[in-house]
Amino acid sequence: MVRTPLTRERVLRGAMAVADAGGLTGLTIRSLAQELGVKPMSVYHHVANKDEILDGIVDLVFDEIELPVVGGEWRAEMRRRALSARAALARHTWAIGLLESRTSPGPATLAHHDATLGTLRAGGFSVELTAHAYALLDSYVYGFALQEAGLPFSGPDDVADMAGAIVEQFATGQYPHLVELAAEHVMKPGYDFGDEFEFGLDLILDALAGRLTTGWAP
Amino acid sequence: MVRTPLTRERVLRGAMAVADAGGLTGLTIRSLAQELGVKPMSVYHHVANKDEILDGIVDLVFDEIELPVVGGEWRAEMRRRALSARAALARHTWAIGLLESRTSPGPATLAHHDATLGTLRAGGFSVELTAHAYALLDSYVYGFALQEAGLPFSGPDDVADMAGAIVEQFATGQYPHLVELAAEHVMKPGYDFGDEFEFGLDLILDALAGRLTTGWAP
DNA sequence: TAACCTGTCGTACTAAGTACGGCGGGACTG
DNA sequence: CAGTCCCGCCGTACTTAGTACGACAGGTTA
Repeated sequence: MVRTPLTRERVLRGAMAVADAGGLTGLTIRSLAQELGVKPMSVYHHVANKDEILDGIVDLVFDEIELPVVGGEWRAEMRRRALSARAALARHTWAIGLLESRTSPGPATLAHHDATLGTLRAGGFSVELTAHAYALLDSYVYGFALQEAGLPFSGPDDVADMAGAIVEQFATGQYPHLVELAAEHVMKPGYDFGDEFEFGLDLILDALAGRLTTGWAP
Repeated sequence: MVRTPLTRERVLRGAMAVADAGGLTGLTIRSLAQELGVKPMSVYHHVANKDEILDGIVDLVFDEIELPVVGGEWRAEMRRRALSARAALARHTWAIGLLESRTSPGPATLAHHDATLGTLRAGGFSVELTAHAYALLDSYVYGFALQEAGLPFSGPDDVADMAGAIVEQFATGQYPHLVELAAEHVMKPGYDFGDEFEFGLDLILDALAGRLTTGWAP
């Protein structure tokens, strides 16, 4: 087997692949080394430690998110960015938990933030409203991804099963509203939690547009 | 020393205290045992394993969130709940990362969800709109807490320092909009990222009220 | 050819989760 | 009141994971 020489790039790509396959707990130096066809200590010639790997793969995830076009129509750009971000975080759910603990953003992360801010500014948002809008949009995207990742199911089929279990388990009336939601909404054929995303996103974008045109001031 | 007998309750409270003090990585069976004045293996007579501890302390966090009053004015109740939830997650930032991986909700978590759903339903929301509103509100709260936890600073003072560092480091123009935001907004005296929370929250609540009164339909 | 550098690896130490079995003191029985 | 028993605590030790340290090989340069 011809062995491509190890590089920082290959280490990070490999780490991402291992995390995608086995989650964060499945990502160990040893499992990563195996993935790369190498012995554990070889990895350390390309990254300082595991933390650097974690920082690196978070940045790889940001690299997968479509950059908004500064100067484009802000609403469409923000919508596209949000959908892309949610998709990336859904592909790499392990990244969500890392967002909390990683405090040194990589170049892709910084570029992403910069393009987003720039798009809002070019769209007519004041500096202050830009800050508000950005915090709001990112909170929604991250939070939605977090909820999606935490759900004990992953597709429309599992959802119905889970909802059925809830209905049965709590039929006694301990959690009536939870049961109602499960029985009358979630178990309906075709329900997909992921569809909730666009409702909230459009609601937020509509409301931001309102704040923008009315020249909202603090 | 009179030693209160160990109980599951004391184990979980102790685990929460250790996590508050040293983060998730600081919470080990050994550190927990020391906190409790006990040897490591004693802990295992009250919980099956560490995962059960993690599930347990997440539920303790939910227990700290004020329950909305079913039948109360939905907007005020949702607002109070959101502020309370954000405060709880800010006190226990380690809980945010756990939300993603813990899939077995405890009683406090279930009660919390049920009361929230009930408040919306009693406030006139259809089952479907309730689902949308709930996903939206929770996403925002969790996401905001996630962002807050990920910030490399924790108070208004640190923020200005950090913003100053950004301005200096990227003065070359690589990330112009990031620099602009830092220089013209974040570094202003009195800025506190936490204040962004209420802007987004009220925007969302306003927009939900609009969807409610116009009898929004899918 | 000899010195050297770069990337790989073997070994081993430390920290952490936890299985297994011992043990002591209070409770319960006769 | 004594014997029995069980519950909760602990000592020991095995496993997995991060990573420090130094050896070694193969190509490169002087």
